[in-house]
Amino acid sequence: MTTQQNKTTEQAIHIGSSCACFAVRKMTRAVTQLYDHHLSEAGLRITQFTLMNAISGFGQVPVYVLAEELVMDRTTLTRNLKPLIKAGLVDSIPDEKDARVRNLSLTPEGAKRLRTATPHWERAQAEFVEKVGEKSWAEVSQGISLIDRALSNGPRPSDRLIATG
Amino acid sequence: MTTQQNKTTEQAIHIGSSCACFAVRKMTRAVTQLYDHHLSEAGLRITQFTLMNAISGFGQVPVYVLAEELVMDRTTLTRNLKPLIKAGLVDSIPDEKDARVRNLSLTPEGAKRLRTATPHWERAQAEFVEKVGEKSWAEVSQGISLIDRALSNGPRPSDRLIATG
DNA sequence: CAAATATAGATGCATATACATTTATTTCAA
DNA sequence: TTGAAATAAATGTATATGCATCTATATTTG
Repeated sequence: MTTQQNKTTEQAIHIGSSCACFAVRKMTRAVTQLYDHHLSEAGLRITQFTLMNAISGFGQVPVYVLAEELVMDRTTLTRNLKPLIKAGLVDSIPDEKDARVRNLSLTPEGAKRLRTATPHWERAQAEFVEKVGEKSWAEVSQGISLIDRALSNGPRPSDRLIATG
Repeated sequence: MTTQQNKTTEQAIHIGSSCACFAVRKMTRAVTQLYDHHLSEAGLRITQFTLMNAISGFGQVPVYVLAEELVMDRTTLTRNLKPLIKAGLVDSIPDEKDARVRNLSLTPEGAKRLRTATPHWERAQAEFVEKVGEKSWAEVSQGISLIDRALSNGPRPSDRLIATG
């Protein structure tokens, strides 16, 4: 049994160091914390900043479109929106044409908060790029795009826009 | 105000496509789903598989050591262990020397489940590497290691081991 | 047009994540 | 040796994530 036990242990260690999912999750924890620490000064998390920034970019956008754009489960998006709506930063208004749809937009207070938070995001991004190195990040960033394309089941809306242009 | 509005919108779009944290979080969602879909056949999630695999590698390990090893907040680890302990896959035994410490180990059932799940992990990993490309993943993997080192506040235990050898 | 199907959003459930704090214990220093 | 400081784990609180399912509405089909 000793041999069997040793083999199992070695296999375990091997998986730990090679598992792609563990690697990306671990990295994401570290990156998220860096951004969250900066944005906490503005009372937002990076996930919330991302959401508000995307909504701001659209001006007005249905939940399902935003979910597609962010490659996020619709139900996840619904939940993530809840604290922002409750805090009065985001409005969720029923669509006039389609009663199933709700359109999201920033409230004036939401737009203000986004402006206040942006310098903190910039500092987080700057610290990240400074620590990792601009060149290294550019390479990893390309790799991430590649992974996104490899794992998605078809072109995203944004990709279509680019492909069309 | 129209000019101001347009400027804000363009800035919003720019942040969305360049934010390192959004990029890594989006990728992690996709990768996690791939692994989770495979491992669901064994009744585990990739996070649980990772935990059990690490515990198996140690044989017996205190919570705080495992947290360091996985670069995970101790409280996060405590919570993630709860369903595994409840399911009888992991044992949490008080240390004999230090009453504050709890040592984790796989139960026989846990070891069995880990063995059952491993082929599913292998299929997930194989599908990932096949889709992304072995060479591309090797490059991204190096980049991830680089980011880990850049964001950590010092060498991890495993790094020390390698550096010593 | 009415029934079947599809879509948008919300909810129930379960887990993942981390900060602030609490509790128990150990270590260290006066 | 005792009292302060440090450490390990757990808990309170809040958000992040996604599957299965439900409800309401819209679209398609017979």
